[in-house]
Amino acid sequence: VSAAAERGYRIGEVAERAGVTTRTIRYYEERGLLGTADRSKGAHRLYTEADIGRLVELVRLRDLLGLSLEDLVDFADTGQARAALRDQWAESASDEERLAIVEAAIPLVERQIELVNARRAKLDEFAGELETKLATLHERQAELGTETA
Amino acid sequence: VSAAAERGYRIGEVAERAGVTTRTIRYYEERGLLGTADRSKGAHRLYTEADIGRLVELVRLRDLLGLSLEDLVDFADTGQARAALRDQWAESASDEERLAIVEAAIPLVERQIELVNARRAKLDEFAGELETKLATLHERQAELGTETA
DNA sequence: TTGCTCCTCACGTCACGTGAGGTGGC
DNA sequence: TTGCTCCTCACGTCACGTGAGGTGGC
Repeated sequence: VSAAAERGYRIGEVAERAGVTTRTIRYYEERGLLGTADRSKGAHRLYTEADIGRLVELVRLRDLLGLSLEDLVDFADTGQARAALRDQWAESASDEERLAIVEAAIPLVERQIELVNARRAKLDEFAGELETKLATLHERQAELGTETA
Repeated sequence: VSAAAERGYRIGEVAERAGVTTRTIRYYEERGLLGTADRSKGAHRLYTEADIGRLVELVRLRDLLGLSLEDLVDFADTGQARAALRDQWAESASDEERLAIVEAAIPLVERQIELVNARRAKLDEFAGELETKLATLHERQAELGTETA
């Protein structure tokens, strides 16, 4: 962790690490998905490791599950809960507060798992059909090849 | 197969069966992904079963793999080759032509399989991480629960 | 003939992309 | 001080959504 990291990551580095553009980050902030990054007005945005983790998670849900930004807002609560978990775990929270955070996060993670599994089932089905198609094509190739050869 | 099916399917039925809107179908036609449906100018579009199969395939590639319409154009050749396969197999083609169609389709199907498998690998990884997260949350819940109970 | 579905513009929207012109930080 | 990266508009684009007003087919 460099001295720069101590002050926070700049938007360009965050974008690169998350595999998005700076425009995307600013747009997500605009839409309330990332929260206003730490900064004095008009100055450069600065991000923490937790912010990056949150963004990476959003991008994954977007790309792998095809969720809209509106959909992501729902799951953003998970990220927020877990960001709070990471950031404030050792700090101000009481055990009751910590338990509440954990118990709020569990059903959201479970929902994510269900969505991912539904996607996997569809992809498995698609993969199976493609393999069948390929086998059929190879059969026909063999038939025609022997006839014309 | 009804009498209506003999004359061809209308755009509304095609849209419903493919899980898209009529606007999407017209837009794909506009962008050259579906070919101009059989019809006299300005009249109603009519589609065949092969047209529907092709559209369903495009929608799947779009939704499950997140491909842009520009990406889909590349794979559209696959669909065209296989549509030709289905439509013209018993008709005018010679064995040489049939073999050429089959051998052109094979590498495209193989590319689709690769893309689907890459997606599956990413989803599997994501699923694994989510399960780990859930397990961690359950552990913390147990720790905090016993302390506060 | 009456509905229902279809037709073609054409403007709106979502999720950014892409400069234009200007300012901040190592 | 010089670059490089950042900043805020603001218009453009992709993939459609959504009416407006009109016509075709069972």
